[in-house]
Amino acid sequence: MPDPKRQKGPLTIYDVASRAGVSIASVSRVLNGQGTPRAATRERVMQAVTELGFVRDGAARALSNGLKEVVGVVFRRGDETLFEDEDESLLFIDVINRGIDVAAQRRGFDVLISSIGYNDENVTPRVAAVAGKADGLILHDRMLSASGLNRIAGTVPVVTLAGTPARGLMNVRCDNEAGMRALVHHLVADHGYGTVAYLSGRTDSPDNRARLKAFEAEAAANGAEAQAGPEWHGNYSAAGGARVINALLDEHRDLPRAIVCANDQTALGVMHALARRGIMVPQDVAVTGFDDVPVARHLHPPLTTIRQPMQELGAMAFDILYSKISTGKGDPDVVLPVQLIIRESCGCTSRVSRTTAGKKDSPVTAPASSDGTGSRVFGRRFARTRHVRVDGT
Amino acid sequence: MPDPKRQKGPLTIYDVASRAGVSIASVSRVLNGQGTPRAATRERVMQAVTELGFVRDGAARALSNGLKEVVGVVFRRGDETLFEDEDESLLFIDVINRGIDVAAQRRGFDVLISSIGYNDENVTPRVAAVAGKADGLILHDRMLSASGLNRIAGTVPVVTLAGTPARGLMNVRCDNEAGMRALVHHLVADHGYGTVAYLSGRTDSPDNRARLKAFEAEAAANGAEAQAGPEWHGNYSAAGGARVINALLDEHRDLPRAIVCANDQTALGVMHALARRGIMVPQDVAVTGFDDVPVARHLHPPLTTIRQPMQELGAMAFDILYSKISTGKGDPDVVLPVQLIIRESCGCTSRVSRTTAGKKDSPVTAPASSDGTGSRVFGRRFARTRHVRVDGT
DNA sequence: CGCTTACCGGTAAGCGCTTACCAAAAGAGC
DNA sequence: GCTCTTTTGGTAAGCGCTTACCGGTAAGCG
Repeated sequence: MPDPKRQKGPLTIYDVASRAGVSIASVSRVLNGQGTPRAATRERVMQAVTELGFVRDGAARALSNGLKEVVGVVFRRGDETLFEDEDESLLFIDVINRGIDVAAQRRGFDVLISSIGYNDENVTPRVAAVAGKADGLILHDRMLSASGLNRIAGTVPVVTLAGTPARGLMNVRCDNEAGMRALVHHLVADHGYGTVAYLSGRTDSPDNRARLKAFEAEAAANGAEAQAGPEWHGNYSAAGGARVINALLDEHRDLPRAIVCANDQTALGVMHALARRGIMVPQDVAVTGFDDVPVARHLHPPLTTIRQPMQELGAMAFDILYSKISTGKGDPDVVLPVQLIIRESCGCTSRVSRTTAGKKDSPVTAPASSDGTGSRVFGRRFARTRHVRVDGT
Repeated sequence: MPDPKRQKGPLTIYDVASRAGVSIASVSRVLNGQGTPRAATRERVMQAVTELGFVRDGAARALSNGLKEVVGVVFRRGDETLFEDEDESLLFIDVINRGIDVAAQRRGFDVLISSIGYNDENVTPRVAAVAGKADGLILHDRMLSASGLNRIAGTVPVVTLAGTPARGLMNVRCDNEAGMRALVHHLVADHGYGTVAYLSGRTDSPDNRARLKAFEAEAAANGAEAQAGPEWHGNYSAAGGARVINALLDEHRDLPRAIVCANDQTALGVMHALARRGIMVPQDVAVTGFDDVPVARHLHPPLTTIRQPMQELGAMAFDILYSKISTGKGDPDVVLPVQLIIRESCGCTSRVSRTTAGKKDSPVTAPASSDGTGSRVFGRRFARTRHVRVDGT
């Protein structure tokens, strides 16, 4: 309970010191655990702190210590239709951010979030403003041009997510290639589907390019016909997926036997559009996703997809950033393994017991791709081989 | 591109000044738009800034200005099983945070996020740490005891979300009462269901209590049998909803004609559990949600629910906080109106055209409850009367 | 060319905290 | 009671930036 008769201005350690009858040096020592203050001194300081409701000013601490204990995270918002249903895409980013946050907590850091609209022009100043308030930066997706990136990276350490490794920066990504290969292999080799299409994400996204490349390579390797022309260009959103399907059907085009979507959001829109037209999944067309967002398992049919360790991605990004901040060294290129999650939308039958909540979802580890770049693969906990696990729901 | 031959330490305005051949005062004037620097001066300063890749230190600015341009947001994470599928609940909070972020951007503020685990003990110090790094705080849910809240509120302005208004604090919430009334009225009066149950959220949540109370009142007012005993206690999660249904069915209990869930997550789990047991929604049992999370429309059947203007909730929270920070005055109790979204899970038939993406979802404005507390209702944009709107997907 | 009006440079104080320093005081041990 | 060891108080500098002040210099004008 704050003392009613306290002065007007904000509290400082001087107020605490005089209240406790000690010097500011002692207050600081107690608060920072430096030196070995006597128990009695500590007591009096702590009591004064609680009585006054004192909170140290972070800016002053940061200035004095040269450490803000803040990491900045910058990403792009869906689009500029601010308050419309902007449903899409936010799941993915938020899960990663949650991972960053959890890892940051462990080090006493907090996370400074800043989103930027897709049509926003002055990106660099905005990122710079965040950089000035943080000890390091984590950048989602492609936020900046290479030159803008370099400018910022000269100021604070920067980790990019799902980008391409660049000199002077650090990057964390998931093993898109291995995941896509495992997925296509399952569809073509296991199910025997002869035609597969890739419904793309935004075409300028590095993730999308990597997935497309692996898709085509694996389809070719297994002798399946691969479709991925401009008519299959989505944008990572459910609306984009639905639009592609509706356009194809409106033109009375034959659909391929399986549609590999660039992400789960897209698959969601695709399945919705197909259902409206009375096309059965997976009987008529199989559909797969990529990401394994939480709702993927709740769709009908439950979505076969690639699970990316999104929380771990965020946590790893923070950890290497922290390492860079505190020691000056940080791993410049980390690749995390992904997992094939077989549910029902690919054509597999459910292993769900009908009477009790129980076994479901078959995770299959995608073998890490050796891409010859010397990237390291972390996270053995994701390296489980084909077995059944208990589902949380 | 950073100059290679720059000194070791971080750049300061002194470096910029000497590079541009002007004084630090001029640099500061240019950077802050104070005074009226000559065009030539501005040019040279800006050029030096970009050449050097200079970024002003936020901590020093904050210390000098007494303004950090940061708002803190604190909330609780699902639970401490950090890297397990923590699916649930994160949607809701993240949408609100997005609203905060968007509103903050408009004022040049950034958002400092800090989550706290449910089993975390020392909450107050954690919140205090965030408070020290921010100009104001937005607290989700019930984060602190009244005394802890007061202690923090003595330091920085605080806005609580969906809590109960308290003196000295500001609060923003949605009109739970009106929403629940509209929902129950629709089920009982429009559909004629004689038995309805309320599958609760966490029982200590103010939102949950408000919804329960309105549920019982409206059911009674319309002569329906209301069930809401301990066997109907959920916890806002899909798993919780499924657990309740499974337990009831395992005991061979008759289900009510309609199940009103405390939130969409719960409804999701309920529908999933019912589907497993072969119970048809809405033919056998109607199910409704609360929140209108993005995926609600993609469920089968699409979920009838109450839309809370979650982004606006966040934006409003920021706006009153900003007002308090900058002017010292802020509205202490804001109530936002909600909207009944009729889809199919209540038993209504879809108005969806089968051949084109198009009209869907009937929003019906819930009349704002006059609760006699003098609270004001904002947001006329939600006050649309019954009509059909185009769905985004 | 002399005058008024910009604008600018240099300087200094101060934001709240940390930390080093040293002298002074309090405790411990005999 | 007298050393010998902690622990403390007072002081000061400094983190990087903003801003006020004011004498000086450059531009604008008649």
